[in-house]
Amino acid sequence: MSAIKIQEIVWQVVASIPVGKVATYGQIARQAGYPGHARYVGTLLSQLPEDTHLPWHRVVNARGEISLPVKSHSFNRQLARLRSEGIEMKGSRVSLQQYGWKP
DNA sequence: GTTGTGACTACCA
DNA sequence: ATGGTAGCCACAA
Repeated sequence: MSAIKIQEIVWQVVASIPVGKVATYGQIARQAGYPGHARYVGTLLSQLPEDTHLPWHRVVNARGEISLPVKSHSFNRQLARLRSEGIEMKGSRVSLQQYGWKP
């Protein structure tokens, strides 16, 4: 039996990303045990409340970019948080070296 | 049951 | 590098 839902596992994996590191949607899905569900990870993050404590800002797409409209409020907030955590950015893109995240 | 949507990804020109 | 396309799959109507 599996009372646990995908959504809860995804939340747990996102929460496990250490400060100063980032993970991709695909990595999150894979780590959660649901490869191929990258889109759903994005969907879940889009539905998080504003006051969540989940480090959703540490999730970027496979190119290392922030997957949000550049002009949006969320985009600016994610960029600011990544910088404040010491992530090196090239515009809206994360330097590829900070991908080494392992659970 | 079918259809449309999306904070994705890999592949190809 | 850049842009388009096809595959992907949970979810809501």
